[in-house]
Amino acid sequence: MNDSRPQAADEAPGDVGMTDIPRFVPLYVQIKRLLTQGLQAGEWKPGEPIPSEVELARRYGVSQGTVRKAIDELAAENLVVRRQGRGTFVATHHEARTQFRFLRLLPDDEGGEELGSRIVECRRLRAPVEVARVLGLRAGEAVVCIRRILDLQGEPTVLDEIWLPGARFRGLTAERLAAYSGPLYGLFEREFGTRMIRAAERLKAIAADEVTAELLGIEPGSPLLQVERVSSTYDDVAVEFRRGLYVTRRHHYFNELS
Amino acid sequence: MNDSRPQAADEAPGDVGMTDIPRFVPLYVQIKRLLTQGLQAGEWKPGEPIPSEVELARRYGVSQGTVRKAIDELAAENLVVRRQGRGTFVATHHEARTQFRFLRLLPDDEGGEELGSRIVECRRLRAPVEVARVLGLRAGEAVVCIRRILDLQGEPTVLDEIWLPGARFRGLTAERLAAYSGPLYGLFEREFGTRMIRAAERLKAIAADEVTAELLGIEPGSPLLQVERVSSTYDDVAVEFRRGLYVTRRHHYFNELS
DNA sequence: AAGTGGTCTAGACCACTTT
DNA sequence: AAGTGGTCTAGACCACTTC
Repeated sequence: MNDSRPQAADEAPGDVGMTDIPRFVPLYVQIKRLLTQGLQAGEWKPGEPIPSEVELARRYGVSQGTVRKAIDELAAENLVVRRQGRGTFVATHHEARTQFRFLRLLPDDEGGEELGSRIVECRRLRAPVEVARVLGLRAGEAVVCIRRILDLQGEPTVLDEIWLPGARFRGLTAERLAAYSGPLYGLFEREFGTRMIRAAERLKAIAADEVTAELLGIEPGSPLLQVERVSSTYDDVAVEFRRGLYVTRRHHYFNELS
Repeated sequence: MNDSRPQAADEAPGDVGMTDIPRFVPLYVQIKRLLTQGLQAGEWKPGEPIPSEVELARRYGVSQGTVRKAIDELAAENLVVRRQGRGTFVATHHEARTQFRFLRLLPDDEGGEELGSRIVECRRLRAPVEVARVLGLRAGEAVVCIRRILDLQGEPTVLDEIWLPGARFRGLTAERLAAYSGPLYGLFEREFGTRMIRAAERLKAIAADEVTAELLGIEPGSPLLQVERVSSTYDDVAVEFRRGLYVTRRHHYFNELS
Protein backbone atom coordinates (compact mmCIF):
# COMPACT_ATOMS: atom_id res chain seq x y z
CA MET A 1 0.00 0.00 0.00
CA ASN A 2 3.01 2.27 0.55
CA ASP A 3 3.28 3.29 -3.05
CA SER A 4 -0.31 3.05 -4.16
CA ARG A 5 -2.17 6.23 -3.58
CA PRO A 6 -5.77 6.41 -4.80
CA GLN A 7 -5.75 7.22 -8.45
CA ALA A 8 -8.11 7.99 -11.25
CA ALA A 9 -9.41 4.90 -13.02
CA ASP A 10 -8.14 4.49 -16.59
CA GLU A 11 -11.34 5.92 -17.90
CA ALA A 12 -11.96 8.68 -20.37
CA PRO A 13 -13.68 11.63 -18.71
CA GLY A 14 -17.45 11.45 -18.88
CA ASP A 15 -19.66 8.50 -18.12
CA VAL A 16 -19.34 5.63 -20.51
CA GLY A 17 -21.69 2.92 -19.29
CA MET A 18 -24.84 2.74 -17.22
CA THR A 19 -23.04 1.36 -14.20
CA ASP A 20 -21.28 4.29 -12.60
CA ILE A 21 -17.63 3.39 -12.33
CA PRO A 22 -16.12 5.38 -9.47
CA ARG A 23 -13.20 7.36 -10.76
CA PHE A 24 -11.42 7.52 -7.42
CA VAL A 25 -11.38 5.02 -4.63
CA PRO A 26 -10.38 6.76 -1.41
CA LEU A 27 -7.62 5.14 0.59
CA TYR A 28 -9.86 4.50 3.58
CA VAL A 29 -12.28 2.60 1.36
CA GLN A 30 -9.43 0.42 0.16
CA ILE A 31 -8.41 -0.23 3.77
CA LYS A 32 -12.00 -0.99 4.64
CA ARG A 33 -12.12 -3.58 1.89
CA LEU A 34 -8.94 -5.22 3.09
CA LEU A 35 -10.34 -5.41 6.60
CA THR A 36 -13.64 -6.82 5.35
CA GLN A 37 -11.75 -9.47 3.43
CA GLY A 38 -9.85 -10.36 6.57
CA LEU A 39 -13.12 -10.72 8.46
CA GLN A 40 -14.65 -12.80 5.70
CA ALA A 41 -11.59 -15.05 5.50
CA GLY A 42 -11.77 -15.62 9.23
CA GLU A 43 -8.41 -14.00 9.88
CA TRP A 44 -9.95 -12.64 13.07
CA LYS A 45 -12.74 -14.69 14.62
CA PRO A 46 -16.02 -13.34 16.05
CA GLY A 47 -15.46 -12.03 19.55
CA GLU A 48 -11.72 -11.63 19.02
CA PRO A 49 -9.92 -8.29 18.69
CA ILE A 50 -8.59 -7.07 15.37
CA PRO A 51 -5.16 -5.41 15.38
CA SER A 52 -4.92 -1.95 16.90
CA GLU A 53 -5.26 1.17 14.79
CA VAL A 54 -1.57 1.95 15.16
CA GLU A 55 -0.62 -1.55 14.10
CA LEU A 56 -2.92 -1.49 11.07
CA ALA A 57 -1.66 1.94 10.05
CA ARG A 58 1.90 0.65 10.16
CA ARG A 59 0.98 -2.55 8.33
CA TYR A 60 -0.81 -0.77 5.48
CA GLY A 61 1.51 2.23 5.36
CA VAL A 62 -1.18 4.85 5.96
CA SER A 63 -1.92 7.26 8.77
CA GLN A 64 -3.90 6.26 11.83
CA GLY A 65 -6.66 8.69 10.83
CA THR A 66 -7.22 6.80 7.61
CA VAL A 67 -7.44 3.44 9.37
CA ARG A 68 -9.73 5.07 11.85
CA LYS A 69 -12.20 6.19 9.21
CA ALA A 70 -12.26 2.70 7.71
CA ILE A 71 -12.99 1.10 11.09
CA ASP A 72 -15.60 3.75 11.87
CA GLU A 73 -17.60 2.61 8.86
CA LEU A 74 -17.22 -1.05 9.76
CA ALA A 75 -18.49 -0.24 13.24
CA ALA A 76 -21.44 1.69 11.78
CA GLU A 77 -22.32 -1.43 9.78
CA ASN A 78 -22.09 -3.58 12.92
CA LEU A 79 -19.23 -5.67 11.56
CA VAL A 80 -16.98 -4.73 14.46
CA VAL A 81 -17.47 -3.23 17.89
CA ARG A 82 -15.22 -0.53 19.32
CA ARG A 83 -14.41 -0.51 23.02
CA GLN A 84 -12.43 2.38 24.35
CA GLY A 85 -9.24 1.40 26.10
CA ARG A 86 -9.59 -2.24 25.07
CA GLY A 87 -9.63 -2.50 21.31
CA THR A 88 -11.86 -3.24 18.34
CA PHE A 89 -13.60 -6.62 18.28
CA VAL A 90 -15.22 -8.69 15.58
CA ALA A 91 -18.99 -8.59 16.14
CA THR A 92 -20.68 -11.81 17.16
CA HIS A 93 -24.21 -13.11 17.55
CA HIS A 94 -23.26 -14.50 20.96
CA GLU A 95 -24.30 -11.36 22.80
CA ALA A 96 -27.51 -10.26 24.44
CA ARG A 97 -26.94 -6.93 22.73
CA THR A 98 -27.23 -8.43 19.26
CA GLN A 99 -30.32 -10.57 19.89
CA PHE A 100 -33.09 -8.11 19.22
CA ARG A 101 -31.46 -6.69 16.14
CA PHE A 102 -32.96 -9.48 14.07
CA LEU A 103 -35.98 -10.62 16.10
CA ARG A 104 -37.92 -7.39 16.36
CA LEU A 105 -40.79 -8.68 18.43
CA LEU A 106 -41.62 -7.14 21.79
CA PRO A 107 -44.39 -7.65 24.34
CA ASP A 108 -47.03 -4.91 24.26
CA ASP A 109 -46.78 -4.40 28.01
CA GLU A 110 -43.21 -4.13 29.20
CA GLY A 111 -42.65 -7.59 30.56
CA GLY A 112 -39.91 -10.13 30.87
CA GLU A 113 -38.22 -11.49 27.81
CA GLU A 114 -38.47 -15.21 28.41
CA LEU A 115 -37.73 -16.90 25.12
CA GLY A 116 -37.98 -20.58 24.37
CA SER A 117 -37.38 -22.49 21.17
CA ARG A 118 -38.72 -25.86 19.99
CA ILE A 119 -37.59 -27.57 16.80
CA VAL A 120 -40.58 -28.96 14.93
CA GLU A 121 -38.60 -30.53 12.14
CA CYS A 122 -35.33 -30.38 10.27
CA ARG A 123 -34.86 -32.16 7.00
CA ARG A 124 -32.78 -32.02 3.83
CA LEU A 125 -34.50 -31.85 0.47
CA ARG A 126 -34.28 -30.45 -3.03
CA ALA A 127 -34.81 -26.71 -3.24
CA PRO A 128 -38.22 -25.54 -4.43
CA VAL A 129 -37.92 -23.05 -7.27
CA GLU A 130 -38.78 -20.03 -5.16
CA VAL A 131 -36.21 -20.90 -2.50
CA ALA A 132 -33.57 -21.72 -5.11
CA ARG A 133 -34.11 -18.36 -6.77
CA VAL A 134 -33.75 -16.41 -3.54
CA LEU A 135 -30.65 -18.30 -2.42
CA GLY A 136 -29.04 -18.22 -5.84
CA LEU A 137 -29.04 -22.00 -6.23
CA ARG A 138 -29.96 -24.20 -9.18
CA ALA A 139 -33.45 -25.64 -8.88
CA GLY A 140 -33.27 -29.02 -7.17
CA GLU A 141 -30.01 -28.37 -5.32
CA ALA A 142 -29.89 -29.58 -1.73
CA VAL A 143 -31.27 -27.33 0.98
CA VAL A 144 -31.97 -27.67 4.67
CA CYS A 145 -35.45 -26.80 5.91
CA ILE A 146 -36.00 -26.12 9.60
CA ARG A 147 -39.33 -25.48 11.23
CA ARG A 148 -39.46 -24.31 14.79
CA ILE A 149 -41.67 -22.55 17.27
CA LEU A 150 -40.63 -19.68 19.52
CA ASP A 151 -42.37 -19.24 22.84
CA LEU A 152 -42.44 -15.70 24.20
CA GLN A 153 -43.64 -15.14 27.74
CA GLY A 154 -44.55 -18.80 27.78
CA GLU A 155 -46.89 -18.63 24.77
CA PRO A 156 -46.25 -20.04 21.30
CA THR A 157 -45.79 -16.86 19.28
CA VAL A 158 -43.64 -17.48 16.22
CA LEU A 159 -43.65 -20.28 13.68
CA ASP A 160 -40.47 -20.11 11.62
CA GLU A 161 -39.68 -21.93 8.41
CA ILE A 162 -36.00 -21.58 7.61
CA TRP A 163 -34.26 -22.54 4.35
CA LEU A 164 -30.48 -22.85 4.10
CA PRO A 165 -28.12 -23.91 1.31
CA GLY A 166 -27.30 -27.58 1.89
CA ALA A 167 -23.65 -27.28 0.87
CA ARG A 168 -22.82 -24.54 3.31
CA PHE A 169 -24.70 -26.20 6.16
CA ARG A 170 -23.53 -29.75 5.72
CA GLY A 171 -24.01 -31.71 8.92
CA LEU A 172 -26.85 -29.62 10.29
CA THR A 173 -29.32 -32.03 11.87
CA ALA A 174 -32.29 -31.94 14.23
CA GLU A 175 -30.11 -33.44 16.96
CA ARG A 176 -27.48 -30.77 16.54
CA LEU A 177 -30.19 -28.11 16.77
CA ALA A 178 -31.84 -29.68 19.79
CA ALA A 179 -28.49 -29.83 21.61
CA TYR A 180 -27.95 -26.13 21.07
CA SER A 181 -29.57 -23.35 23.04
CA GLY A 182 -29.26 -19.73 22.10
CA PRO A 183 -29.74 -17.75 18.93
CA LEU A 184 -29.65 -19.78 15.72
CA TYR A 185 -27.34 -17.21 14.14
CA GLY A 186 -24.88 -17.92 16.93
CA LEU A 187 -24.86 -21.57 15.94
CA PHE A 188 -24.45 -20.76 12.27
CA GLU A 189 -21.55 -18.47 13.09
CA ARG A 190 -19.73 -20.87 15.39
CA GLU A 191 -20.35 -24.20 13.73
CA PHE A 192 -20.62 -23.29 10.07
CA GLY A 193 -18.47 -20.19 9.75
CA THR A 194 -21.39 -18.23 8.35
CA ARG A 195 -22.09 -14.84 9.90
CA MET A 196 -25.37 -13.13 9.02
CA ILE A 197 -24.64 -9.49 8.40
CA ARG A 198 -27.67 -7.93 6.82
CA ALA A 199 -31.27 -8.90 6.18
CA ALA A 200 -34.19 -7.58 4.15
CA GLU A 201 -37.68 -8.26 5.45
CA ARG A 202 -41.08 -8.14 3.74
CA LEU A 203 -44.12 -8.02 6.00
CA LYS A 204 -47.71 -8.92 5.26
CA ALA A 205 -50.84 -9.64 7.23
CA ILE A 206 -52.33 -13.04 6.40
CA ALA A 207 -54.93 -15.45 7.79
CA ALA A 208 -53.76 -18.55 9.65
CA ASP A 209 -54.34 -21.86 7.88
CA GLU A 210 -55.41 -24.90 9.85
CA VAL A 211 -52.01 -26.50 10.30
CA THR A 212 -50.44 -23.25 11.45
CA ALA A 213 -53.33 -22.50 13.78
CA GLU A 214 -52.96 -25.92 15.39
CA LEU A 215 -49.23 -25.43 15.94
CA LEU A 216 -49.63 -21.95 17.41
CA GLY A 217 -52.73 -22.73 19.43
CA ILE A 218 -54.96 -20.16 17.78
CA GLU A 219 -58.14 -20.19 15.72
CA PRO A 220 -57.86 -20.90 11.99
CA GLY A 221 -58.36 -17.67 10.07
CA SER A 222 -56.82 -15.54 12.81
CA PRO A 223 -54.67 -12.70 11.52
CA LEU A 224 -50.93 -13.40 11.54
CA LEU A 225 -47.97 -11.22 10.74
CA GLN A 226 -45.96 -12.91 8.01
CA VAL A 227 -42.30 -11.88 7.97
CA GLU A 228 -40.24 -13.05 5.02
CA ARG A 229 -36.54 -12.49 5.46
CA VAL A 230 -33.55 -12.87 3.17
CA SER A 231 -30.33 -12.78 5.18
CA SER A 232 -26.92 -12.35 3.70
CA THR A 233 -23.33 -12.64 4.78
CA TYR A 234 -20.31 -10.63 3.66
CA ASP A 235 -20.56 -9.32 0.09
CA ASP A 236 -24.34 -9.55 0.26
CA VAL A 237 -24.42 -13.25 -0.58
CA ALA A 238 -27.90 -14.51 0.38
CA VAL A 239 -27.55 -17.56 2.64
CA GLU A 240 -30.90 -17.83 4.38
CA PHE A 241 -34.53 -17.54 3.45
CA ARG A 242 -36.93 -17.45 6.35
CA ARG A 243 -40.69 -17.18 6.61
CA GLY A 244 -41.95 -16.34 10.08
CA LEU A 245 -45.56 -16.23 11.20
CA TYR A 246 -46.00 -14.03 14.25
CA VAL A 247 -48.95 -14.03 16.63
CA THR A 248 -49.39 -10.35 17.43
CA ARG A 249 -52.11 -10.60 20.03
CA ARG A 250 -49.88 -9.56 22.91
CA HIS A 251 -46.74 -8.72 20.96
CA HIS A 252 -45.77 -6.31 18.21
CA TYR A 253 -43.08 -5.88 15.61
CA PHE A 254 -41.16 -2.68 16.29
CA ASN A 255 -39.30 -0.48 13.89
CA GLU A 256 -37.45 2.80 14.14
CA LEU A 257 -37.58 5.23 11.24
CA SER A 258 -35.19 8.10 10.79
CA MET B 1 -16.44 28.95 22.39
CA ASN B 2 -12.86 30.23 22.10
CA ASP B 3 -12.05 29.75 25.72
CA SER B 4 -14.29 26.85 26.61
CA ARG B 5 -12.59 23.57 26.03
CA PRO B 6 -14.45 20.45 27.03
CA GLN B 7 -13.98 19.96 30.71
CA ALA B 8 -14.84 17.52 33.44
CA ALA B 9 -18.23 18.17 34.96
CA ASP B 10 -18.11 19.47 38.53
CA GLU B 11 -18.71 16.02 39.80
CA ALA B 12 -16.83 14.00 42.35
CA PRO B 13 -15.15 11.03 40.71
CA GLY B 14 -17.32 7.94 40.68
CA ASP B 15 -20.96 7.73 39.72
CA VAL B 16 -23.34 9.48 42.02
CA GLY B 17 -26.82 8.95 40.63
CA MET B 18 -28.55 6.40 38.45
CA THR B 19 -28.61 8.68 35.40
CA ASP B 20 -25.14 8.53 33.95
CA ILE B 21 -23.87 12.08 33.83
CA PRO B 22 -21.24 12.32 31.10
CA ARG B 23 -18.07 13.64 32.62
CA PHE B 24 -16.80 15.16 29.40
CA VAL B 25 -18.75 16.62 26.56
CA PRO B 26 -16.59 16.59 23.45
CA LEU B 27 -16.33 19.84 21.54
CA TYR B 28 -17.93 18.41 18.43
CA VAL B 29 -20.96 17.34 20.46
CA GLN B 30 -21.29 20.89 21.74
CA ILE B 31 -21.09 22.19 18.17
CA LYS B 32 -23.64 19.64 17.09
CA ARG B 33 -26.03 20.88 19.76
CA LEU B 34 -25.60 24.46 18.67
CA LEU B 35 -26.33 23.48 15.08
CA THR B 36 -29.37 21.45 16.10
CA GLN B 37 -30.67 24.42 18.05
CA GLY B 38 -30.21 26.58 14.97
CA LEU B 39 -32.18 24.10 12.89
CA GLN B 40 -34.91 23.87 15.51
CA ALA B 41 -35.15 27.64 15.81
CA GLY B 42 -35.51 27.91 12.05
CA GLU B 43 -32.30 29.89 11.65
CA TRP B 44 -31.82 27.93 8.42
CA LYS B 45 -34.96 26.74 6.65
CA PRO B 46 -35.53 23.31 5.09
CA GLY B 47 -33.91 23.14 1.66
CA GLU B 48 -31.59 26.05 2.41
CA PRO B 49 -27.84 25.73 2.95
CA ILE B 50 -26.28 26.10 6.37
CA PRO B 51 -23.02 28.07 6.60
CA SER B 52 -19.89 26.42 5.20
CA GLU B 53 -17.59 24.39 7.38
CA VAL B 54 -14.91 27.06 7.22
CA GLU B 55 -17.39 29.75 8.23
CA LEU B 56 -18.75 27.69 11.13
CA ALA B 57 -15.24 26.84 12.32
CA ARG B 58 -14.41 30.54 12.36
CA ARG B 59 -17.68 31.45 14.06
CA TYR B 60 -17.31 28.91 16.85
CA GLY B 61 -13.55 29.20 17.19
CA VAL B 62 -12.80 25.55 16.52
CA SER B 63 -11.02 23.68 13.76
CA GLN B 64 -12.76 22.66 10.55
CA GLY B 65 -12.29 19.01 11.47
CA THR B 66 -14.35 19.46 14.61
CA VAL B 67 -17.18 21.17 12.74
CA ARG B 68 -16.92 18.42 10.20
CA LYS B 69 -17.47 15.68 12.73
CA ALA B 70 -20.51 17.48 14.12
CA ILE B 71 -22.05 17.85 10.67
CA ASP B 72 -21.21 14.24 9.81
CA GLU B 73 -23.42 13.10 12.66
CA LEU B 74 -26.23 15.45 11.69
CA ALA B 75 -26.04 14.02 8.17
CA ALA B 76 -26.12 10.46 9.53
CA GLU B 77 -29.33 11.38 11.37
CA ASN B 78 -30.83 12.83 8.18
CA LEU B 79 -31.09 16.32 9.64
CA VAL B 80 -28.92 17.77 6.89
CA VAL B 81 -27.74 16.65 3.48
CA ARG B 82 -24.18 17.10 2.27
CA ARG B 83 -23.52 17.87 -1.39
CA GLN B 84 -19.94 17.99 -2.50
CA GLY B 85 -18.94 21.22 -4.11
CA ARG B 86 -22.22 22.89 -3.20
CA GLY B 87 -22.65 22.90 0.54
CA THR B 88 -24.68 21.37 3.35
CA PHE B 89 -28.45 21.74 3.21
CA VAL B 90 -31.23 21.44 5.73
CA ALA B 91 -33.15 18.24 4.99
CA THR B 92 -36.71 18.61 3.76
CA HIS B 93 -39.72 16.38 3.15
CA HIS B 94 -40.17 18.03 -0.25
CA GLU B 95 -38.00 15.50 -2.05
CA ALA B 96 -38.73 12.25 -3.83
CA ARG B 97 -35.74 10.85 -1.99
CA THR B 98 -37.36 11.35 1.40
CA GLN B 99 -40.79 9.92 0.54
CA PHE B 100 -40.26 6.25 1.13
CA ARG B 101 -38.33 6.74 4.32
CA PHE B 102 -41.61 6.95 6.22
CA LEU B 103 -44.10 5.09 4.02
CA ARG B 104 -42.43 1.71 3.75
CA LEU B 105 -44.98 0.08 1.49
CA LEU B 106 -43.97 -1.38 -1.88
CA PRO B 107 -45.78 -3.34 -4.58
CA ASP B 108 -44.90 -7.07 -4.55
CA ASP B 109 -44.17 -7.01 -8.28
CA GLU B 110 -41.95 -4.14 -9.25
CA GLY B 111 -44.46 -1.75 -10.64
CA GLY B 112 -45.03 1.96 -10.90
CA GLU B 113 -45.42 4.04 -7.81
CA GLU B 114 -48.66 5.85 -8.52
CA LEU B 115 -49.84 7.31 -5.25
CA GLY B 116 -53.12 9.09 -4.63
CA SER B 117 -54.55 10.54 -1.45
CA ARG B 118 -58.15 11.21 -0.44
CA ILE B 119 -59.13 12.99 2.77
CA VAL B 120 -62.04 11.20 4.44
CA GLU B 121 -62.41 13.64 7.28
CA CYS B 122 -60.61 16.24 9.33
CA ARG B 123 -62.00 17.51 12.57
CA ARG B 124 -60.94 19.08 15.83
CA LEU B 125 -61.90 17.45 19.11
CA ARG B 126 -60.77 16.76 22.65
CA ALA B 127 -57.95 14.27 22.94
CA PRO B 128 -58.91 10.75 23.98
CA VAL B 129 -56.79 9.56 26.91
CA GLU B 130 -54.60 7.27 24.82
CA VAL B 131 -53.80 9.96 22.29
CA ALA B 132 -53.20 12.54 25.01
CA ARG B 133 -50.77 10.23 26.73
CA VAL B 134 -48.76 9.55 23.59
CA LEU B 135 -48.60 13.21 22.57
CA GLY B 136 -47.85 14.41 26.08
CA LEU B 137 -51.04 16.46 26.37
CA ARG B 138 -53.51 16.80 29.19
CA ALA B 139 -56.60 14.66 28.67
CA GLY B 140 -59.24 16.74 26.89
CA GLU B 141 -56.84 19.15 25.21
CA ALA B 142 -57.60 20.02 21.60
CA VAL B 143 -56.32 17.72 18.89
CA VAL B 144 -56.81 17.42 15.16
CA CYS B 145 -57.89 14.08 13.76
CA ILE B 146 -57.44 13.34 10.08
CA ARG B 147 -58.62 10.26 8.31
CA ARG B 148 -57.51 9.60 4.77
CA ILE B 149 -57.11 6.86 2.22
CA LEU B 150 -54.04 6.24 0.11
CA ASP B 151 -54.45 4.63 -3.29
CA LEU B 152 -51.45 2.68 -4.57
CA GLN B 153 -51.46 1.44 -8.12
CA GLY B 154 -55.02 2.68 -8.34
CA GLU B 155 -56.29 0.57 -5.44
CA PRO B 156 -57.30 1.75 -1.98
CA THR B 157 -54.49 0.36 0.15
CA VAL B 158 -54.01 2.41 3.30
CA LEU B 159 -56.49 3.88 5.75
CA ASP B 160 -54.72 6.37 7.99
CA GLU B 161 -55.98 7.93 11.19
CA ILE B 162 -53.73 10.81 12.18
CA TRP B 163 -53.74 12.67 15.49
CA LEU B 164 -51.99 16.01 15.94
CA PRO B 165 -51.73 18.50 18.82
CA GLY B 166 -54.34 21.21 18.18
CA ALA B 167 -52.17 24.06 19.41
CA ARG B 168 -49.26 23.33 17.09
CA PHE B 169 -51.53 22.75 14.09
CA ARG B 170 -53.91 25.67 14.47
CA GLY B 171 -55.65 26.42 11.20
CA LEU B 172 -55.36 22.93 9.77
CA THR B 173 -58.64 22.22 7.99
CA ALA B 174 -60.05 19.74 5.48
CA GLU B 175 -59.99 22.47 2.81
CA ARG B 176 -56.34 23.21 3.46
CA LEU B 177 -55.57 19.50 3.16
CA ALA B 178 -57.61 19.06 0.02
CA ALA B 179 -55.84 21.98 -1.64
CA TYR B 180 -52.47 20.41 -0.99
CA SER B 181 -50.91 17.60 -2.94
CA GLY B 182 -47.76 15.84 -1.88
CA PRO B 183 -46.53 14.30 1.33
CA LEU B 184 -48.34 15.38 4.47
CA TYR B 185 -45.03 15.87 6.24
CA GLY B 186 -44.15 18.41 3.56
CA LEU B 187 -47.26 20.38 4.44
CA PHE B 188 -46.53 20.17 8.17
CA GLU B 189 -42.99 21.38 7.56
CA ARG B 190 -43.88 24.29 5.30
CA GLU B 191 -47.11 25.53 6.82
CA PHE B 192 -46.70 24.70 10.48
CA GLY B 193 -42.94 24.81 11.02
CA THR B 194 -42.96 21.25 12.31
CA ARG B 195 -40.42 18.86 10.83
CA MET B 196 -40.83 15.17 11.58
CA ILE B 197 -37.39 13.76 12.34
CA ARG B 198 -37.82 10.32 13.79
CA ALA B 199 -40.62 7.82 14.21
CA ALA B 200 -41.21 4.60 16.12
CA GLU B 201 -43.60 2.08 14.62
CA ARG B 202 -45.43 -0.88 16.16
CA LEU B 203 -46.87 -3.43 13.74
CA LYS B 204 -49.59 -5.99 14.28
CA ALA B 205 -51.82 -8.16 12.13
CA ILE B 206 -55.51 -7.57 12.79
CA ALA B 207 -58.86 -8.39 11.21
CA ALA B 208 -60.73 -5.68 9.33
CA ASP B 209 -63.90 -4.41 10.97
CA GLU B 210 -66.94 -3.58 8.87
CA VAL B 211 -66.42 0.14 8.56
CA THR B 212 -62.78 -0.27 7.57
CA ALA B 213 -63.59 -3.05 5.12
CA GLU B 214 -66.17 -0.84 3.45
CA LEU B 215 -63.72 2.06 3.10
CA LEU B 216 -60.94 -0.13 1.70
CA GLY B 217 -63.19 -2.26 -0.50
CA ILE B 218 -62.31 -5.56 1.11
CA GLU B 219 -64.17 -8.27 3.02
CA PRO B 220 -64.82 -7.76 6.73
CA GLY B 221 -62.46 -10.00 8.70
CA SER B 222 -59.72 -9.78 6.10
CA PRO B 223 -56.22 -9.56 7.58
CA LEU B 224 -54.80 -6.05 7.74
CA LEU B 225 -51.38 -4.79 8.73
CA GLN B 226 -51.85 -2.26 11.50
CA VAL B 227 -49.01 0.26 11.76
CA GLU B 228 -49.02 2.54 14.78
CA ARG B 229 -46.53 5.34 14.56
CA VAL B 230 -45.35 7.99 16.97
CA SER B 231 -43.42 10.70 15.15
CA SER B 232 -41.29 13.27 16.83
CA THR B 233 -39.54 16.48 15.94
CA TYR B 234 -36.27 17.89 17.29
CA ASP B 235 -35.47 16.83 20.86
CA ASP B 236 -37.72 13.79 20.48
CA VAL B 237 -40.89 15.72 21.20
CA ALA B 238 -43.79 13.53 20.03
CA VAL B 239 -46.04 15.55 17.70
CA GLU B 240 -47.99 12.95 15.78
CA PHE B 241 -49.76 9.72 16.53
CA ARG B 242 -50.85 7.73 13.51
CA ARG B 243 -52.64 4.46 13.07
CA GLY B 244 -52.43 3.04 9.55
CA LEU B 245 -54.28 0.00 8.27
CA TYR B 246 -52.51 -1.49 5.25
CA VAL B 247 -53.99 -3.89 2.72
CA THR B 248 -51.11 -6.27 2.01
CA ARG B 249 -52.65 -8.33 -0.74
CA ARG B 250 -50.43 -6.95 -3.46
CA HIS B 251 -48.11 -4.84 -1.33
CA HIS B 252 -45.71 -5.41 1.51
CA TYR B 253 -44.01 -3.46 4.25
CA PHE B 254 -40.26 -3.59 3.76
CA ASN B 255 -37.52 -3.27 6.32
CA GLU B 256 -33.75 -3.52 6.25
CA LEU B 257 -31.95 -5.00 9.22
CA SER B 258 -28.26 -4.57 9.86
C1' DA C 1 3.26 2.45 33.03
C1' DA C 2 1.76 0.97 28.73
C1' DG C 3 -1.58 0.27 25.28
C1' DT C 4 -6.07 1.13 23.38
C1' DG C 5 -9.59 3.99 21.25
C1' DG C 6 -11.38 9.17 21.26
C1' DT C 7 -10.74 14.11 20.46
C1' DC C 8 -8.65 18.14 18.41
C1' DT C 9 -5.59 20.78 15.62
C1' DA C 10 -3.26 22.81 11.39
C1' DG C 11 -2.26 22.29 7.04
C1' DA C 12 -2.10 20.29 2.44
C1' DC C 13 -4.25 18.75 -1.50
C1' DC C 14 -8.21 16.71 -4.25
C1' DA C 15 -13.00 16.47 -6.38
C1' DC C 16 -16.85 18.85 -7.55
C1' DT C 17 -19.89 22.83 -8.56
C1' DT C 18 -20.72 27.43 -9.68
C1' DT C 19 -19.37 31.92 -11.35
C1' DA D 1 -10.94 31.27 -10.39
C1' DA D 2 -13.22 30.74 -6.22
C1' DG D 3 -15.76 28.22 -2.96
C1' DT D 4 -17.59 23.97 -1.24
C1' DG D 5 -17.22 19.41 0.79
C1' DG D 6 -13.87 15.10 0.83
C1' DT D 7 -9.44 12.93 1.83
C1' DC D 8 -5.04 12.41 4.09
C1' DT D 9 -1.31 13.45 7.11
C1' DA D 10 1.43 14.17 11.52
C1' DG D 11 1.30 15.16 15.91
C1' DA D 12 -0.54 16.26 20.44
C1' DC D 13 -3.22 15.15 24.19
C1' DC D 14 -7.19 12.84 26.70
C1' DA D 15 -10.11 8.89 28.58
C1' DC D 16 -10.25 4.33 29.60
C1' DT D 17 -8.59 -0.38 30.53
C1' DT D 18 -5.22 -3.61 31.75
C1' DC D 19 -0.93 -5.03 33.68
